[in-house]
Amino acid sequence: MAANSRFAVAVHALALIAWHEDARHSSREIAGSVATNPVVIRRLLAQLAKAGIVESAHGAKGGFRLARPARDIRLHDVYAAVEEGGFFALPEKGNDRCPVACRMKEILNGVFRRVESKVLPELKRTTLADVVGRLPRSS
Amino acid sequence: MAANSRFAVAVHALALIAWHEDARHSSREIAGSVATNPVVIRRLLAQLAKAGIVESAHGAKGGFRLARPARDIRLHDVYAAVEEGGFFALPEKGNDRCPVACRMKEILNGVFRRVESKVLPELKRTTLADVVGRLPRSS
DNA sequence: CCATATGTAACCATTATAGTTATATTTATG
DNA sequence: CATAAATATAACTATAATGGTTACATATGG
Repeated sequence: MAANSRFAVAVHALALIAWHEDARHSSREIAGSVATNPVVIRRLLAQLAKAGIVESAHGAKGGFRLARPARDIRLHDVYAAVEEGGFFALPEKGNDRCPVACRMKEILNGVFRRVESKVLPELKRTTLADVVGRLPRSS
Repeated sequence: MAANSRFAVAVHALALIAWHEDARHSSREIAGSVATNPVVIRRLLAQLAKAGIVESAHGAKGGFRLARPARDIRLHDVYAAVEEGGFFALPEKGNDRCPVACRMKEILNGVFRRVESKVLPELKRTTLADVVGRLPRSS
């Protein structure tokens, strides 16, 4: 699969779980929809569980379900849970003896902060319920 | 260096060029400031040249300079020139026989489009001149 | 002619991610 | 209690993107 589809896969998995909010869903079932391996799903959902977005249960009839209503799960929560850094990479080295390089890190940080300040509200405004609302009825 | 610092390095290189807008700048000089290899700079600036942002000259006294004033180079132009895709990865496969998977691509596309519609104006508003304006005077 | 550039191909190293296999553990149920 | 079904997780491989390096063809000013 393409690199860095973690956020997309996480939303897909959560949408599938929320689609039948009552039942538990196994990693095998979710992997079947996403077309990947169950371990990949478990790894991803482990991060979402750590963030309090889903709950898991061992054993027969186990699986995953939402830890709270879909209406209360913002895409921003999901993004923060599965993607480490921001939208841009900063980690420039730079030559400390160059007056331009010395300031670039700070300048770029400012640019990136301003961009993210536009992105985050949009991801906070959209919830998992909004996503599920665009799916066909679940039966 | 960190993965995907292309945009940051491109802005750094352009700022250095714009700092002394009159002279040409060699990939060796720019690489010295960014702390990387000249070939990496030439590869990146080749993309910016293709986008009409810089011009290059072969031979002695050759090197790079801006193709137009820094005021007219928007960070969005730079981003578009050096970063292929958008901010998120989409390319999910998905099981075609799952009604959720079938809709996810379209739904995620909508989410991503809305997020980008917030980001792009910010990157269009900021120019290379704004970046250079935060550097110390060039002599 | 020669020093100094870019343009680019070719290759290696590194890193991140996905995919896979295997195993320990947990749990519902007959 | 035995069994089937599930998560948790470690360990490994595969793949892809990126950066770094070397090498060489080409162009140009002096």
